[in-house]
Amino acid sequence: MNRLLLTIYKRLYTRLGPQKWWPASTPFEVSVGAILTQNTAWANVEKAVDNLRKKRLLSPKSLSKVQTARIAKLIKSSGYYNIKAERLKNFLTFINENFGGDFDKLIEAETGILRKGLLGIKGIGPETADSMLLYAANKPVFVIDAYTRRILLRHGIIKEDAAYDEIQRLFMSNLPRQPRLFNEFHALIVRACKEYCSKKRPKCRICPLNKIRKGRGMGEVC
DNA sequence: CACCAGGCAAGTA
DNA sequence: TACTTGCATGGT
Repeated sequence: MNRLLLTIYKRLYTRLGPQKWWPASTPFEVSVGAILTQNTAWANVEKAVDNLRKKRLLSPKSLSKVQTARIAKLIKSSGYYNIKAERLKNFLTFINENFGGDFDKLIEAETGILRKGLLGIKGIGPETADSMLLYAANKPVFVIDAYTRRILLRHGIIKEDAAYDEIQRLFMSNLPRQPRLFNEFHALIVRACKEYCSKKRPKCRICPLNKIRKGRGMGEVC
């Protein structure tokens, strides 16, 4: 195992290059996007974020003043808009109560404490919390999502029922803990899955990871 | 038309 | 603990 993940990373990076994640201009915008993209196509999230930007609502201070119903309207395109408006509100309350509304303070917080705090917010689960930690706060935390599971599963690296934390440990204990590496690696996994390893292509043979384990059986396709 | 998309919480047994 | 269901838009 040890070297396999790094090998996969190198292969993806060589073929696909840097992905420039997260596609947002501020850490707070990253966090908003992380909530809005839950089980939702990114294109739909962008429209919602653009609506918020037009109204100058991409800051904790401004967004805190807006009623939930109005937020819901603005983020309609991202789906689950009522529930997500509520989740954004919960997140804002967390920032206001714990960091006096100062997002820079949140970013400075210790990783473990911050992660627990985020997970305590209704509507923020492990993937959303870790996305914020890595892509907004630049902490060395690996994000596990459906794409990550799919790619590891197709290469026989994990089992169907592998838990989030289990998969996360796999990455975090077999790679140098560098935010920059985690950032790029996860983005590359998403890119590769979208482009080559979609659900409709359960055994693609053109993926950059084809025959990554250069041997019979597992890993010849993904 | 059906299916999918960078999840999560709440309900049931 | 282990399933199941609701949440909802927009692209393919």
